[in-house]
Amino acid sequence: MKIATWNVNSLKVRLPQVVNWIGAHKPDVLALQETKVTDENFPAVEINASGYEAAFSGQKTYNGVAMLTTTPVKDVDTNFPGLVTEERRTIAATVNGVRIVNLYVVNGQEVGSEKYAYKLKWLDAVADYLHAQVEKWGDVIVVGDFNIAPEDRDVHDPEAWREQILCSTPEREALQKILKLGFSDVFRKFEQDDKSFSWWDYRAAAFRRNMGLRIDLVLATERLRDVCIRCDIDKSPRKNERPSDHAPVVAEFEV
DNA sequence: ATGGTTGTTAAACAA
Repeated sequence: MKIATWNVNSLKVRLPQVVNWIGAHKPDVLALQETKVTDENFPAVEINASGYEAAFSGQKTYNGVAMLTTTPVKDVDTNFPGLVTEERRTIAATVNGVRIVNLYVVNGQEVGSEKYAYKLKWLDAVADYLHAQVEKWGDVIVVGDFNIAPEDRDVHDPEAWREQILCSTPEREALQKILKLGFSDVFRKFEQDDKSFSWWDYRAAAFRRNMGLRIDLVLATERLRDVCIRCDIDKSPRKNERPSDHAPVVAEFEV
């Protein structure tokens, strides 16, 4: 089972790239973030024409998440307890018997800001939800744009980013709290190139200079971690014309 | 370089 996650930064703009990518890579599940499209305007026809079904939770202008799958989803959650908000940042579903949670974590803007405090509170509520999901389903995969670089090796210039947004200790501790529920960052199960990143700012030719962060993650509970046979970042879509600022992350599980 | 770019939506906000 191949599961991918990709922050597309507008599904409307990126739809041709998404269709092309699923045609080439044929994931069983593609989790999307920042679709920025209402459910009414979701491009289901084009997705279906590619052989995929779609479950989605969107809004106008901001946020929006979706799961594209080759088989029907069951038990879809879009409103997590403790996260009662208009923001469409979460969707969970069961695919082929595997529970998958897709997150678009709050960015937080700047350490110390109101949005930063909200990010930490939001992550706490997500941890509670994930704890309940593990209790309920046993094995769980969590994917998404975490907007947190877990460690310094996930940052192109750790000193420049020291205690900055996406890298601060409280954010990393919030991620650790989630990992302690029994999750592993499956990317680190495998040997990886140094300076492997999943997001590069549009500005300052950051991609060309590989000035990136690894903030898009695939987490799995122990049994699923054990059957994970690869996890890679596909940098190629970041080279497209009008690219998303994020690259897809792909993990394959023998289930 | 206290900058730079992209997306949405109509001058500013979010990332």
